[in-house]
Amino acid sequence: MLSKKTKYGIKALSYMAKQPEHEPVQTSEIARSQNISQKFLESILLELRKSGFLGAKKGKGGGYYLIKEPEEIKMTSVIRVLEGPIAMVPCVSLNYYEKCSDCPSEEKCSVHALMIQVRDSTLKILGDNTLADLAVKE
Amino acid sequence: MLSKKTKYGIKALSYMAKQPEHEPVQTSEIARSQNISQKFLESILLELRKSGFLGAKKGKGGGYYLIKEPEEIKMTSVIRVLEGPIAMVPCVSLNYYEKCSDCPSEEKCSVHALMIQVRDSTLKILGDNTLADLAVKE
DNA sequence: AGTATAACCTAGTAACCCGATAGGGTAATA
DNA sequence: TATTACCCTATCGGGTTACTAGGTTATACT
Repeated sequence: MLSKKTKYGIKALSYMAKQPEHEPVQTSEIARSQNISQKFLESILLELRKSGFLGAKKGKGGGYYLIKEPEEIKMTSVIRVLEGPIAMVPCVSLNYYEKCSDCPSEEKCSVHALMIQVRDSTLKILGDNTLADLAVKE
Repeated sequence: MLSKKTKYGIKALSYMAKQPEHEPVQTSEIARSQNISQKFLESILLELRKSGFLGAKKGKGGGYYLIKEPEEIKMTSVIRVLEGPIAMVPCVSLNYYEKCSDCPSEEKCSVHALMIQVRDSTLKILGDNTLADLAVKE
């Protein structure tokens, strides 16, 4: 299940991608238009800035803005930052791998093989979609 | 993320699928061989029995056994029972649908469209795999 | 200079879920 | 009749989630 945090983050990024000329957008404006708690959104956008997706400008007329072009932002990278692993099981995660405490052998694990298939198909979808693909919606 | 419950459940089902002639297997045996807490496993197998996947036989030589053929058990149905929704967001779930409290329109939601794609690709994988496919492992 | 604006930072919290454990009850079999 | 193994309830620590409160710092406008 996708957390609200990730969901809100994607929606906010998508909103910003629609702004002409990378103009800064205030947290309050995004919160209002997307029905998100402003304080909660603040912490999410801050995290996205620290991860290199957004730039910020303080003071009047300030706000957050996209640093890169929407076409260059894959959904895999966004989700990995906000949500963490994409895989359904740590033992098949590429970026957050962790060995199972049970399971003597991964090759012989029935769950393992299945979840690799799921991971790959999900990765394909999220890797093919960029922020630009999402932002056409509205 | 897949819960341990689901993971253990699948492993247990997979173990039972390998038994010749649908013979009953004791909870203790599965727990031992798969490194699962026996009491925890008990509750999982109980749930699987109530959902119609397993039958149970009490007394000496008893245990749990598969009711249907492994080829007939799709992984979608197993996961839906143990884990719940397969979709990453309730608003794209087929079996556990729930409207988002934010989001005035689903058609216009950027997350919605993306998650439908993810759901469909996952559903394809999990629908094509049956318990028989998993049980060849080991 | 002064004030409004908006990002930034630090905490904290209520609610919830997960994995596991404990302890016993009940039904079927040898 | 004793044993085996399923069945049920209850609880509990630990962790995460979603969200709130309140203050600080940087920028812009007058």
